Order: sequence, then C-alpha cells, then structure tokens
Amino acid sequence: MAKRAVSIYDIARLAGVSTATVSNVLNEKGSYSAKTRDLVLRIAREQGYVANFAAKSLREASTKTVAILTPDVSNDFFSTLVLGVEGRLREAGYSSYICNTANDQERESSYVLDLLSRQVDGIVYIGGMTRVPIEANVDVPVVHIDHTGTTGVRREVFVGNDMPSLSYDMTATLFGHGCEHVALASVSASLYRTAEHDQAAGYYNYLSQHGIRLDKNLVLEGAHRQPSIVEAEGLVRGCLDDGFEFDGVVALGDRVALGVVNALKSHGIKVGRDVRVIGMDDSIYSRISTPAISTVNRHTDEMAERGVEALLSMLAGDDPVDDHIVVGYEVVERTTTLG
Amino acid sequence: MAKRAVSIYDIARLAGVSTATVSNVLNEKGSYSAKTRDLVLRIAREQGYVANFAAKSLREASTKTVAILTPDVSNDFFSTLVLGVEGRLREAGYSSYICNTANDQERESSYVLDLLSRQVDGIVYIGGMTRVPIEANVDVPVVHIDHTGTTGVRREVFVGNDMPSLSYDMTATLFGHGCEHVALASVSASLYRTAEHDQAAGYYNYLSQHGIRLDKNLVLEGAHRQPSIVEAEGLVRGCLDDGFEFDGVVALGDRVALGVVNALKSHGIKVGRDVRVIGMDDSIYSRISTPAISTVNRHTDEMAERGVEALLSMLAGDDPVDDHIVVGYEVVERTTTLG
DNA sequence: TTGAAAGCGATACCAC
DNA sequence: GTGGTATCGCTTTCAA
Repeated sequence: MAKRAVSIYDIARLAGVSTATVSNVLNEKGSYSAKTRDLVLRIAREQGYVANFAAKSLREASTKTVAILTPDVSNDFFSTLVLGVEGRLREAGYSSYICNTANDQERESSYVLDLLSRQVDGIVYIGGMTRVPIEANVDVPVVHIDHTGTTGVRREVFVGNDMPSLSYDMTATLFGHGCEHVALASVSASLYRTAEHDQAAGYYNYLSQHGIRLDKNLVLEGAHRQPSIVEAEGLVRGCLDDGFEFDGVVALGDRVALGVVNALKSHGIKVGRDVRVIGMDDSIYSRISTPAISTVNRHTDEMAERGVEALLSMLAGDDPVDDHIVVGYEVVERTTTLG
Repeated sequence: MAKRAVSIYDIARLAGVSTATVSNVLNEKGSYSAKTRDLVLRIAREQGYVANFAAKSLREASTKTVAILTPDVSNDFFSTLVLGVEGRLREAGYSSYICNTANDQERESSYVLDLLSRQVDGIVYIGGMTRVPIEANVDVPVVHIDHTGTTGVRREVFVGNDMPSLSYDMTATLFGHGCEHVALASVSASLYRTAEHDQAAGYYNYLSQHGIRLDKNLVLEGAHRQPSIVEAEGLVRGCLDDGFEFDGVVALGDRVALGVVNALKSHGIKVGRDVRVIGMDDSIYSRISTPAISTVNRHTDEMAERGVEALLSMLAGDDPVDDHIVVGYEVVERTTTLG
C-alpha cells in the first residue's frame, strides 16, 4: 500500500460534513438526511473508499473473524468440513482464516499465536490432533471437529463421531461377510490415541469381544511420513511380501483404503472377493476408486452445522450447554465388501 | 473476547516503565538495559500478553499479509500451488489468507472487498478465472498463477504455462502413439478461453496443422456444474452411448482424465490399448488411478517460486520487470498412453 | 537508557 | 440531523 488510502476524513472533508456523519451513513446507524446520505455515498464511491479494517476492529475489539485450523486442506474429508464450516460462518457474518498446519506442531503454535494477535473471535480445529495448549491470556471459544486434544481454554466444545464404536462397526462389517483374518491399516492411529477418539479401539474391542486372537502381524501402522495413499500401499505390500495372510482390511481413512486397494490389485488379488476392504470418511477417494471402496459416511455436514452452532452461541457470550457433541455415522457398502 | 486483553499499558504499569520502552523491548528495537528487558519479558509472559495486531497494523499501515484466492482448495493441483506459495511467503515474513472462491463471482468480489478492507499487502490468484476488476482506490500488487483474467490494477504479473503449446503437445502425444480419432474432454474450457490461456487451442491447432478434420462430436465440453470427475465421466458415457468412436482422449485436467478413464472402464474398454488418455496437472488424481494416467507435469513448484519472487519484489516497491512469466512443463507418460 | 505525547482510522457518546 | 472529541493499542519521534 504505497499510496495512503482514502479515509473517512477525506470523505468528510469533501462532503463538508463530520466524520461522525460519514460513519453513520456508511454503517446505516444513527440518523441523517437522505441528501447527506446520497452525497456521502457518492463521494465514497467516487474516491474508491475502502474501510480500514484495522481501525475498525481496534475500536470495536472484535474482528468478526474465526480461524479454522486443519492439518491438510487437500484432503477431501477435511476440506469438505472446512468449507462447510466456512460457509455457515459466512452466513452468520463471520469471515474465516483457513490455516493449513500440515500436522506440524511448531507451525501450528506459531499460527495460533499469530491468530490470537489478530484477535480472532474464535478458533475451530478440524481433524488431526494438537498438543499445544493456548497459554495466552485470552478468552477465545474453541470448537474441535473430529479433532483430538484440548487447548485448555475456558470454553471448548468437541464435535465428532464415537470413533471406537465406528471402527467396531467397520470391523463387524468385514466379519459379517465371512472374513476370518482381518487386518488393521492406519498411517497415524498411534499418534491420535486418546480415550474418546481412538480410531483403532473398535478393532481391538471387536476381536476381544468375539474371542478372536489378535495377530500383531496384521496390525499395519504407518507413521505419516508420506502421503497416506503411498504409505498405506507400502504397508500392505510389505505385509504381503512377508507372507502374512488376511482376507479383510479395516482401513482408518479413505486414503489409506485406496492405498490398500492399489497394493492388493498390484499383487493380483481380487479385491471384494479374495480380500474385502473398508475405509472411513466417504470422501472422494473411496468414490473414485475402482473397485469402489466401502466406507463410513461420517455426517460431515451435521458436524459442521453443530460445530458452528456451538461456536456462534459461545461467540454470543454463552457458555456451552453440551461440550461433547456426538454425531451419527453409517456404513456405506460398495464393491470392496460386496464383491 | 469477553475480557479485555492485556495491553502494553498493563505491562508498562506492572514493570514501572513507559509503553515506549515496552514496545522497544518487545520488538527488539531502540535501546534498553538488560535488566529492563528481562523484567518486561517476564511480566509479558506472566500476563499472557499478545500484541494487538489491529493496533499494530493501523499504526504501521501494513499487515504483512497476502491473500491467496483459489477456486477450489480441495483440488490437489491448486492446493499444491497454494501451499507452495503460502510456505514461501511465510519464509519471507508474510502471512496468507487462503480464500476459496468456489468459482463464484459474487463470493469472489465480496472476498476482494473484504480483503482490501483488511489491508492485505498483496493478492495472489491461483487457478480459475476472474471477471471482476478491482475498483477500489488502492495500489495492491497482484500476481496471477495459472489464472485467466486481469484485475486492472497498476502492477500485476502473470505466471503460467504456455497453454496452447501444452495442449498441442498432449494431442501430439496421442497421435504419436498411432491414435486416429482423438477426442477433447473438458469441463470448463469455454469459460476460460482467452488468447494466451486457451487450454483447448493446442488441440485445434494440432488438427488443423496436420490436416485432420475436426469432428465436433468428439469435442466434449461440460459446464462445471458437478465435480469434474463426475461430470467428465458423464460426458464420455454420453458420447459412447451415442455411438461415437474414438481411440484417444485429451483431457484438460487430471480430474477430467480420471472421470474419462472411469467411464471407459465401466464400458469395458481397455484403457491404454483400445483408447489412450492423457490428462494434465500431474496431481494426485493421475497417480492414484489404475491404470495410472499419463499427464503433464506443469512445474507448480517453479510457478509458486517465480510468483512469490515477483510479488515480493512488488511488495518492496518495485515495478515488475517481466509481467508475463512462462514456466516449462513436461509430458509424463504412464499406463493410459503406454498400455 | 528512558519517557511523554502525537497519531494511525473508525466509532460512539453527548451536546447542540 | 449533525458535529466535536475521547478512545481503542501500538509505534515512533524527540527530548530529557
């Protein structure tokens, strides 16, 4: 901004009125004559006036802006959530900062500091996990959507599925189709493991409740060092090369499932018959795959809606009524389990 | 922000120094004793002080922030560019607002107004097109990366591939493999058509230069009303159902190519042998497909680098030296052309 | 080394 | 209906 922009003072001077009047007209507040209104608006337009947001939010101590932090905007599951949240907030008059943390803690905490400094009115975490507590002396409301880990602020709400139950149902689906040796594939499960949000828990629970021995060779866990699809493909390849046998795979994520399917296909295994696979997310990855991947629809729309609802209520000053919102889900069967 | 946050005044009072000194310490400017520094920093930390960005940028008339506008963050090709640009800007001390315009003009112009009001120091358009000129009385530098359309600001730079040449080479690749009836598939080509950035031009040019008659039935153009993959699949299905024959498809985009491949497969056509397909972007979509899709690597990294370079130079106050930066590309052949 | 005070642009109270 | 002015939090100049 080389040239100093046109300010409310310039408009006031040119219109021969006070800044108070200009402000009133521009914000449709207070009272003014139709004549002054037209004059002020005309001049503002002529001069290409743009309000100075910094001045406004300094004065009002509010930015009408919310930060959305997500580990990976390019993951369809997350970006669907992000856009759902962003759109709803926009309808409510809030702008959003979309922040891609890339699962990098340092990056994330520098982001948060920056955001607080920018006076965001609220924070929404979508997906992934966060170990970084918010230590600044502020009272921002925080909403977590499909996100593990707390920030320690006074008002925070968690929105998500009952993950242990969800993965239990995934596992049950495979055994229900007659599978006997079901593997678990994940690229990050161990990182996110907490009591409530343990994506792997349902798999273990199902096995133990049905007296099925856990075969550690069939627990394939990556460390999230490569794109999930690639990493998952490698895990399954390795498992096959080592000669371990299985007829079903519970994949914690659609991208993981896609990698699994690709690995199986390249080994000449008939997916959906020889080996059944189920993913999780009902994102684009499961839909575009051939064969189409069975998965779990996690009701992202409802997550976005409930999350925004909770945030707006906190932004209005209320304390959360329900700080653990559980959203439903449903298994969507496609070719990789139906054959 | 219910509670008023801790300000520099509070720190000054508690430390028994002036706000000027506190400011100096916090910004490592001016001079102060080691004792004062430690005292101020300690109190700031104890109080959970966070600088008020609004006040700072109001005073400094700069936000050190750039806006990145893109039609679809969830498209791997765009998000790769977005993250490339964002990362480089971050290294240079700039934050980014990532804005998803969803190819919606109204949304986009409201975004731009909001961004200007927020005093962004610069704007980067990535992908898609823009018909909306920037009319406000500001002097923001603008960079367009793989983006059609200008904003009319004083300083703007265009970065991208030579699209007519690129699509020419795509077409040539298919004919080089012996194809005789090559179709063109696109979900948005007509929207973006301009002299320099015409993705379809190379296809037409190749045909006319080689005396090949253009078959209008083989020009499949969608209108971007559904996700590209789905729309492209529908276009090809329709063409096949109508009985039109072809043995090659130039797909303007990897997502389009993926839809094409899926449609062909579901019609029992052997992709890579009966019909060859080439996409464009070298994004995740071409890599995860089976068969793997031939495509064009468009050097996104270089685009991001050159774009940021140009923007930084303009932000430093310079006028652009070269306002049309052309980046190279290369055809990447995979199974859908090699068989 | 430290501090007093002006000023960035917009808002809103209160007086006229 | 309109205007004067204090104020938001921070930086910066100039003086002490």
